[in-house]
Amino acid sequence: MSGISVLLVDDHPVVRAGLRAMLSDFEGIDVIAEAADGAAALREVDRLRLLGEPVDVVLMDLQMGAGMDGVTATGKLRQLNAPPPVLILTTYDTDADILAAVEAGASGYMLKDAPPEQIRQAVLSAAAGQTALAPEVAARLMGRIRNPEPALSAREVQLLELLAKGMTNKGIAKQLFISEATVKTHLVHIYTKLGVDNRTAAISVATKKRIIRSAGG
Amino acid sequence: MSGISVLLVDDHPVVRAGLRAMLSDFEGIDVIAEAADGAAALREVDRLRLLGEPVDVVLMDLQMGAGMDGVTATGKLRQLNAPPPVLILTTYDTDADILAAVEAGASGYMLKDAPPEQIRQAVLSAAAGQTALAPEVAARLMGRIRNPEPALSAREVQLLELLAKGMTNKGIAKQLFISEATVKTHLVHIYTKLGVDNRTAAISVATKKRIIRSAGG
DNA sequence: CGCGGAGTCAACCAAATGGTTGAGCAGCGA
DNA sequence: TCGCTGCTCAACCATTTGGTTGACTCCGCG
Repeated sequence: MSGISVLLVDDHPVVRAGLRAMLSDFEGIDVIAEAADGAAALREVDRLRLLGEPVDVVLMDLQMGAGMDGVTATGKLRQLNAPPPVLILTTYDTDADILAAVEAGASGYMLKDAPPEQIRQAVLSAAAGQTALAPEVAARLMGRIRNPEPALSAREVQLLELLAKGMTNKGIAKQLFISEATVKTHLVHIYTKLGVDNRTAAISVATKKRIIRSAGG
Repeated sequence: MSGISVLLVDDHPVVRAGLRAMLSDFEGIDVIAEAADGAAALREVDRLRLLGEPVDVVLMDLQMGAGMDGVTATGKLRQLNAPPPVLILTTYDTDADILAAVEAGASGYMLKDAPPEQIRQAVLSAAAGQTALAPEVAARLMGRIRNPEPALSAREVQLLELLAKGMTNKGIAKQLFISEATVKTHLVHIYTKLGVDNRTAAISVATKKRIIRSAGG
């Protein structure tokens, strides 16, 4: 009752158990429920509200094997009224992941290899309505702002991701509900910003700069 | 003393805590040490032997952020005399990962999203000197034997690597001292074997199958 | 020795991609 | 309100890539 109530969302039982064990060591933080994917998370938030035990913070993974992914779930959660803050806890710190999460309305972004104390602080911040970024993530965002060179727009990063999956211009156009012409326009901008002149080189540079994740993960 | 002594090797504190919590629920299994990467694992095994508390089973992740990766560590462990069985516990079940682990001498391969009971059984099997494969992994191996994929030749892999760097056919031709025509011939073979029809998709698939390393490394 | 696979190359055509110019629209901050 | 930026689209052309066919060499294996 007195503590911050947390809902864990991760498809790995091992990770859920780890977070539960880790957070249970801290005063004032109570893990009151778990969910294995985004859809289950939405159900849990709903169920707990009806029980009069609303969730204070949702701790959410991004990559969710089979079910609804973390970004989608975050977006849907934020559409509730008085939505709980969503703290992303994931493995990767690429621009694509970070931007997508922030855009969806996440109030924090932490990495799984973070020390327990850092995760605790992030949960407290989120519960207090503040944002909490892992130092690595914060550094990336700062660099993004400071750096006059790259600064790809969110839309461009989105295209880059589809590019890296091996999709053709036509496929990308269809997927994003825009014309091939627009896809080409975006690509030209991407090439210019990355200093390359074809799609494979763009993928290579973007992967190296951790703007996107490689296919392997 | 009565239980099976386990060494956890994983670079994520969260996962180590989860495994520790999960395994501590089981009778007869004792987590006696942890390591954050392969090199630390080797040191731990050594140290515990000197203390007269040898490790019965090593529970090892494959992807280890910075330090020595799991395959390498497994190989080195197997070179000890009376080596402890190594049970791989990882996120991905790609052919390349599985084959590399088995080749390195792992005595089991489990996935992190496995239910606790399955992990327990695997630890017991490994301790008893038997092999333990997750059902998904076993299925993959069976399928592979029944339906072997055409292997890429060394030359084709070499091309693939240059492809992934973003080079054009002309550039690749120059680099390898062959004609563009030859490059195209190789590419067609690569596409056929990978089941794709353009270079970016080839890179995507090859990265996913770990035939090549992604640019990010 | 002959067979087959791997690697090399050429010629040709279809399709995708790259590059350029120009332009309309929405949102945002000065 | 104006100007800027980002997103959208079109038309056009050059270049690259994809796909096919056929052919030559080298090399290991039965």
